[in-house]
Order: sequence, then C-alpha cells, then structure tokens
Amino acid sequence: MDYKYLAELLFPHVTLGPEDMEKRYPPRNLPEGAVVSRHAPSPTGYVHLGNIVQSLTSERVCHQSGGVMYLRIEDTDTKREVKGAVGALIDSLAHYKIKFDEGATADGEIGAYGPYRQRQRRDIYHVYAKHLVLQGKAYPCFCTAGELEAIREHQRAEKANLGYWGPWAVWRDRPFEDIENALKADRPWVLRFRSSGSIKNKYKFYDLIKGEIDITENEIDIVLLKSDGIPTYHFAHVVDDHLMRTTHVIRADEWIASLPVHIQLFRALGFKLPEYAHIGPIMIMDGSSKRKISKRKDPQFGLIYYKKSGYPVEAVYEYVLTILNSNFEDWRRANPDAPAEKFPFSLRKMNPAGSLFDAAKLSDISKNVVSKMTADKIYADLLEWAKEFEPPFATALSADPEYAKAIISIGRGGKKPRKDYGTWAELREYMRLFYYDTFTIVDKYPEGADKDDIKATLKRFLETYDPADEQGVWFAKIKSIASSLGYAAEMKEYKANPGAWRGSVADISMFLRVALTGKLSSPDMYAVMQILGKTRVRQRLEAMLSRLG
RNA sequence: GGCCCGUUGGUCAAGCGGUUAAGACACCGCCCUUUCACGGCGGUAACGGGAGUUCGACUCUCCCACGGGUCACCA
Repeated sequence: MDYKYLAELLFPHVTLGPEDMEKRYPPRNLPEGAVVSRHAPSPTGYVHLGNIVQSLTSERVCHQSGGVMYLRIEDTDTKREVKGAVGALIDSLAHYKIKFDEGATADGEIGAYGPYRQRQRRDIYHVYAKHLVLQGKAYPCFCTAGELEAIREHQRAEKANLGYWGPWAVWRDRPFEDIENALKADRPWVLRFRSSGSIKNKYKFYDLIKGEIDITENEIDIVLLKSDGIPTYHFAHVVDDHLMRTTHVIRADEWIASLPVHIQLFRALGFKLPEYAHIGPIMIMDGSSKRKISKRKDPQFGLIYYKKSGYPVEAVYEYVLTILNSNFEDWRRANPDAPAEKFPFSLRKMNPAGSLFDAAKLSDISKNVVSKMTADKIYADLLEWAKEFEPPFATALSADPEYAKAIISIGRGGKKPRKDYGTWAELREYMRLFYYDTFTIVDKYPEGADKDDIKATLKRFLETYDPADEQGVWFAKIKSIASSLGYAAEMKEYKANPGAWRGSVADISMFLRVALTGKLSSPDMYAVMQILGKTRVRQRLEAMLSRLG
C-alpha cells in the first residue's frame, strides 16, 4: 500500500506537518508544577451542576498551582449546538466565581493557543490525520450507517464483542483499488484509526482521583474524522490537549471507558500523556435507590433551579466544594470568615465514587452563608432576585429600602445570628408579614385559647402601647397584662405550678403575636413591632379585635 | 454480554494493619427561652457477603453480590 499516495488523495489541501504545529504552539513557559487545565463543554445551552463540579475542580487546581485555566468549546456535533450558548455558559460560570485565563469568550477568544472552538480547528486536525495516514495508522472507511448496524447485528448473533474491530473492520485492509474507486464514486467516508491493540493486553494506569486502574487495550478502529471532516471527541481531545499544552485532564468519569482509546492515540501521535483525573458523578436518591442525577428528570441539576429558588451563589459554591473535598467543612469551621478561594483544594481528597446530592445539606450551608452576610448585601441580592422572579415584591422592596433592611437586620450580627432562611424565596416568605398588602392570618389561635382573654389582652395592650418604650418597659407592660388576667408573669413560677394560673405570659405573648404577625411563631416580637411602627401595630390589633367581635 | 469503576450510620464522609471506627447534615431528647430561630449538652445509627494473608484487618489479596459507567460518524 502506498500510504503517501493515499494521504495525498485523502488530504490534498494539507501542506503542513506536525512539526509546523509544534512550532506554532510551543510549550508554555510556566514554573515547575503549574497545572494547565480546561473546561471543555459542548454548547448545548444547558448549564448544570456537572459543569460547576468539573470546572470548579479544574479551576482550583490550576489557579492554586499558578497555572492556566482555559475554556475550549467542543462544538464538533453541529446537531446539538444552541446559539448564544457560549455566552450564557461563561456568564453562568463567572456568576459562580469560575474565571478563565484564556479560551473562548462570548464573541471571540483570548490566548495564544487557539482557536478555542473545535470547529475552527479543522485544518489542525487534518494535519495529524494526514500524518497518521502517511504512517499507515489510519485509513478511510466507506461503510454506511446501515452497514455498520448490520455488522453489530451479526456480532450480537454471534455473541462477539460489538464494534468495528479486527475481522469486522471491513475497510481496514481493503485493496487500494477499492478505496480509490470508492473515492472516485464520491462515496462519503470517515477516517478510522488502525488499532494495533488487543483486549488480551492489560496494564495499570494511575488516575489522580481513582488511583490505580486496570486498562484493557482498545482494539476497535475508532472514527477519527467524521464524514464531514470534523473530528470525533477522541481525536480532538488528543490533538487539542497536546497542542494547548494541557497538563491535567479533569473530566467526568463516564470518560474512563474511553481512556484506553485516548492513551492509544497519544502514543500513536508521539505525544506526551497528560495526567488524568476522573470525577465521580453526582447521584440522586430515586425512591430507595441511587442513580446518576439527570438533566431530564431532576430540576436540581440545572443551574437555573438555584437561581430561581434564590440560593446565594456563595452557598452553591460552598456546597459544591463540600461535595468535592469533604474536609472543606472542617476548614470552614476553622476559618469562618476567610474567602472560600483560600481553601487548599486537593484532587487527592476527592472521593472516587459518586456522591449523593443532598438538598438538606445545601439548605444548611445556605442558611449559614446567609447568616454571615450583611443586611446591605442581602438586600441587594434579594432585590436583584425579586426583579427577575417577583416583580411586585421588587417594587415593594425598592419603595422603602430602609424598611426592608431593618427587617433583614432582625437578629443579624453578633455571635449567634438567626438562621431563618437560606434562599431569597424563603426570605420573601419570611418578610411577608411586614408588608401589609400581603398580610394574612396563617395560624389560628389554638383551640384552648379563651376568646375573652385574647380580646382583653389586645385592648389593654393598645391602651398602654408606646412605641418609644425600651424593650424592658415594653415587656413589663405585657407581664402586667398577664398578671391582671390571672396569667403567670414569670415562666419559672408558672412551670413550678401550672395549675395555679389560667396560663402564662407566653400565652399572652401568643395572643399578641397571632394578631400582629398572623403566625404562632415569629422573630422577636419587640423588634417586629419596632419595625412595623405604631400605625401598623394599632391597625393589626384593632383588626383582630373586630374580627373576634 | 465484554470491559471498567465503586460499596464505612438515612446522607456527606474521616480512616490509609492495632482507634472506645472522627466530624457534619438529618432525626430524637434535654437545657436556654414570651413563640420561632440561634446556641449548649446528650442520644439513636455504619465498615455488603465469603474465603485467605497476618499475632492482628474497615484498611492487603481473591471470589461473589449489589450499584454505576461504557461499548455511536454524541460529547
């Protein structure tokens, strides 16, 4: 077989060789130990938790080592592409504090190792494709989809391993005339790799997360170039990561199955193998069994879910960090106020298995994160959220920022801040009672509550109520109402002998609380009254009075 | 079916031949307390099964079971 002639026939337009590529993309000038890695999504327009998990891992490893993090767009599958997806992806990731040093941008790119969109790298792949043909390591295959399916059918019947390999690789050793004729007939072709591997050969490989794994050599003649001349993932991965001088390939572990192919290609092309780190999938509880979290069934997988629910980005960031490196929690306790970026992230601490998505944990982290924010920051984030998802609420918030901030400030700061809400949607519910238009009685008075006592409490409170009272004076008044109605003013006395009173000051407080907040539970009632102000307090108490008749 | 990965309490997980097998979330109880939230104290709860190796296995080896991934001109 005259490989040189075949190569010219297949790639007449390719004049450059691998050495030209080496010159164009020289090794990076980085200090020892600097990691170069990337996020390499396909632009489907759907940004999900998996994107954060993978890109955050890469980003941390790169930037902690003084290396380079870049964004490469894997747009080799034209069918899946969605316009505007790249910009949306970059925005989303930036929102979650994941920034790139080089690579694709919404409308262009930065960096010296581009292009960073694979479809624009066609000529580069063809240089290596031609080079492989020249060496007899690749050949054209003219099988149609139907023919390939027939082969698989046959293999299933014979219980043979599926795939285009060995004796089933019908174009692998075709006479040159057949190839030439097919080419002349203008039949579409793909370029396949001529595998010299055997599934009988196994060797050990070290993955940075999984540890030592067993590799069985690949013997399938995989497709390098599709019939439109665009490379498959495998070929693009090997060429790009070599030329872009990637030192660490960090990706989801569904790729581990094709690792033998990738290693094989790196060797065939004479490239140095990068380090690999395969991340376990995020699982979800489905009934009583675990399964991989899915974009179709699980809304929590899409990042839009967190935005809509109003999870602070810091909370999602910390949650993901907790999943990736569980010692992050210990670190956080030891460094409660340090930026999360200071955490020493480590691939070695990552669990080789997939971890389960835990909504309760996210919620807990979120409450803690929010409890440490300032009222100004919360107000700003809440307003931004409301503008997008609850416009009427946004209007109410903007109408009186100081009022809103006063509500947000209840129990904030100090050593033991309240943790009432972890999301902006929860905060909106929490704030509801402060906005008269949406004020509703949610909880009724309990069965045993004496209607006359309630009315008497509200009336007497109204008579003595003075917004200027200090909290001590204010509560003393409530205690005195309790005493006058036969309720214990001191809880200790009440608990010692409950039968001696009609109830306690806790009941009296509850009478007021329901009228004031519509609920049996609320934040500190003194603070609530201070914020509501004299007018609203009177209105609500009077409204309840007239309701009770 | 072939190949590969995984398996410590309900969940996230420390552990890396000798531990009373951490901690966090969730749950339960008590305390604090005018309710709630916070906080404090305490509690329930785990090494998938079986053979080895070893004086000694959660830790090493093998087999099995279960869960997951992958076998495309998708990434």
